[in-house]
Amino acid sequence: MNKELPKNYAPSEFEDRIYKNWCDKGYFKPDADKKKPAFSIVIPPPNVTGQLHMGHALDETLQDILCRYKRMKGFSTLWVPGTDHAGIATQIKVEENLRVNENLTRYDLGREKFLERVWDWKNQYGSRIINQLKKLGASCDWSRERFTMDEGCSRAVREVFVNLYDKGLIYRGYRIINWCPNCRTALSDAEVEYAEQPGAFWHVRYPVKDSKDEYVIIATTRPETMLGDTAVAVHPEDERYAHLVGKKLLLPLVGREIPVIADEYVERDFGTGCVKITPAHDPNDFEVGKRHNLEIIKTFNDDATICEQYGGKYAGMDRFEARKAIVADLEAEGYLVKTEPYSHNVGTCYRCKTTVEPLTSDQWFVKMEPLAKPALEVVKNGEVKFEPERFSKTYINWMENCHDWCISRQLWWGHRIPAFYCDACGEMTVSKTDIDTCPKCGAKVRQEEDVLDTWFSSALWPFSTMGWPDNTEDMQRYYPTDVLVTGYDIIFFWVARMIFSALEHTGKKPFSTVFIHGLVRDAKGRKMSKSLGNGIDPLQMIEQYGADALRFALATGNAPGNDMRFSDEKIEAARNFANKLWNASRFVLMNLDEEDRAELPAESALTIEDRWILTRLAATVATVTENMENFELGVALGEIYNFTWDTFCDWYIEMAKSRIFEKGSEGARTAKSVLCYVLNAILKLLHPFMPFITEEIYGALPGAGESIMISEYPEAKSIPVFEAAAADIDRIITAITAIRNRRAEMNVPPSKRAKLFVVTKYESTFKSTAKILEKLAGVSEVILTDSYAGEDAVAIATEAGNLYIPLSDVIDFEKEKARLSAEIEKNEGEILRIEKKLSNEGFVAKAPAAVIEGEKKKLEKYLSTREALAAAIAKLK
RNA sequence: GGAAGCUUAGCUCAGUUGGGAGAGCAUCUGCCUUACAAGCAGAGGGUCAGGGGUUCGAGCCCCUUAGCUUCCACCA
Repeated sequence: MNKELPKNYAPSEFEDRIYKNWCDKGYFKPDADKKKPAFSIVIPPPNVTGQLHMGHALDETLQDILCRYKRMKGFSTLWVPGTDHAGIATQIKVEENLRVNENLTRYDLGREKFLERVWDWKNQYGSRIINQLKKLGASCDWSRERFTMDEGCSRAVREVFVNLYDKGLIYRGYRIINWCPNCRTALSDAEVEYAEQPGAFWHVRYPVKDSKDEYVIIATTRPETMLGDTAVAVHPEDERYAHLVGKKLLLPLVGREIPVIADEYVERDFGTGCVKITPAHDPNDFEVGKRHNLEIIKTFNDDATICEQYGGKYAGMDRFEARKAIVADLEAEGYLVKTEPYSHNVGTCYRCKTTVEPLTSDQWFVKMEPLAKPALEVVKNGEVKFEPERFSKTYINWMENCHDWCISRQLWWGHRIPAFYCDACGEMTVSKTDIDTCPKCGAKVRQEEDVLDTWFSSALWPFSTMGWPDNTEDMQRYYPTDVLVTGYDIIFFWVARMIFSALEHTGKKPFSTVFIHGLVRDAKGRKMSKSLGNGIDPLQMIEQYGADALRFALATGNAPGNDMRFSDEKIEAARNFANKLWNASRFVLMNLDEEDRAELPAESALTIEDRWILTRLAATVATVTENMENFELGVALGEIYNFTWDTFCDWYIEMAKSRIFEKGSEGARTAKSVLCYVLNAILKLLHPFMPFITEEIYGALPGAGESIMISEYPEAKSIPVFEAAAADIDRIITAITAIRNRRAEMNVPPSKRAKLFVVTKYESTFKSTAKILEKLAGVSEVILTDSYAGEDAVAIATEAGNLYIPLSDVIDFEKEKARLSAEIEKNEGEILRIEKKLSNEGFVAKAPAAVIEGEKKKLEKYLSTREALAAAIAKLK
């Protein structure tokens, strides 16, 4: 006997076992066969100490679908897994842990000891998210697992840093940057998030020096920065203040003299038309300051308290305390003119949400302009394609407007910048390897304290994981990679930086396609977040419904690039589908005898319904394949779902029953073979989406290979197609549906039977179909006829006896005629359009011959279709 | 200020060169019919946000109005 499936679909019973088997067999490793085309993806590395959330689950599911599909399609497929050291995020976590458990700060431990702790932490939690990925079914090549701070990646980072430095594309400078006072580090522009916050607009009087009662009024949202004011600016053409330009003002509370300057930056109509200039703490003011050679007075410490040197009585206060105190003093001393409520955008740290403080500081930068140019080019010319296409606009817009990238972070966890300072001679050396002594004077050197932005190493991921800078086999075979799958939220952080880094260092694009997906939101459409407590744990979903159901729920029902809502209903529907497939397979398997095979029987043995299901299967395979190639994964899955549930389960299996139950007959053998064949194809189509259940069922099918993972994807071409027979069954289905409706309307009990007249050319193969109809439509007698003429009728048995329904109710002649006429009309429209096109001299002159040939062929097709339709209408009469 | 997206059934959403308005869930009606009640067979329910245009034909293309969402920039 054949293997039987357990009665209940219980994914937890087999998912782990199957996954382990895949690993043991080495299926996740790319096929070494050099003749096979290559396909590769690198995983967006999750934070090494993170936990799997729905966003990851979606991202990894999509990648796994692509990889499994390509693998079955005969590609030597490599999916490189790995994790990111996630500088700030990880350091914050470890620091927090240190504070809670030992009441220590990282400074208490010192750099070395602290880093030991982080590594401990990484070793303790680093495999957690990897194991969670495995639960999901991810078919990554785990033997190639990487970490952004492992030896190879670190080497790539140094190589890149030194290369860029040598080319003058990395520089160190005293600039205004975004500073997070909580993380105590600089941030790049991309790492600052803006949020509207209520605030106030304070109007403050700045007296003119050597004048009794002349003054200007400036309006500010940040009075605490006035300690660092070094000028007040007005617009050069503002007549109100023209006479003051060049004069001095007395800075209230401080008493320092500051000049009035004229600069185009000032908007005359905004506020009072006078702006206080604080070059140390505002990006625009910094630029103004540069133009006017203003002094930069930095009044904040690293933790955003007021500094000793310029703070006066406010020294040591937190910036918000200081704001209150300064406003109070301004008011007390009569400088405050008025206070207006005002709402404005405030920048916050993307990691800790603390309000970012712009301040001047010595930092390292990457010069963007020369890097951006080629990176724009490859997207504009289509070498790198975004999917959906609209995201290329997002990318281009950012790339065209980005500022230099601040890459230094005042953290300890990360790639330490490979710059070495010699205090003896003042020389700075940038080196790929650690050095102890100054190459110039031989004195001891000290390494730069700062580390690199996490995204600096992530930017190299597609090639650092392949072994770059060495020209490894992986580099040759799998680089550039094919697809990058990620959310639209990190296009700037990551995608953009990978593209320009790859072009600069490898001379090649990092990937051909960027496949963008949206965010997974909760059932109410809110972002899932820890603070809201509305996160849905994918692992719990896997436990409850199975990984396949989770994957199905994530892959279906959403247009690419759009956000999706995740709800219980969605995953339940997915689980129900798995259950349906499970039961259908169970039915097929429980009726099989040992000699049954999944090979198709001879064509002559196929009945009309066999021909129908095969024809439908061929169409499904074609559509699914096309959509898979176009990244329309949800559409592809929808097709498989409909085919499996509606076409296969609800109709074909029901139709096949009458034959199957005639045990041992030729018809039964044929039916079972076709059932197996179609089920086999369904499993393969579905495998990329639902790998576990398909593997489990596949293993029970007769003649199955050792794993569905290494089986061949179905080819539409190899499935026989019988359009005429398929059309007949479609018609019969229409009839059956109509009869069912009629019976329901008339409350006919199931025991009562009806007669049905069926029009078909396939009398001989239709004999068995008559039995189907008995069951499906309560028909007792099927009369075959070859035309619509005569007394065709459907008989419904009622209590009172047989009730005849004209066949026109089932196959509505008028409706049919109308449908055909509409079809003709449509055809004529197309014919008109093409004829117009072909008679257009401009078109004929310009269009390539092939295009014109194609149009002519189309025209012929439409013309012949029109004839056929006209004939069909004539037949109806 | 710039850009993108969304508006289709009660809810959540699909709808791929312009031609049939769809799915899941919910609701209602019948069914334990020997794979499946996580199921089967049916039913109801939509001026495809409003308006205009192109077309033989528009949910889809163009213009426009309104509402919502998001991203970027940022006037202190």
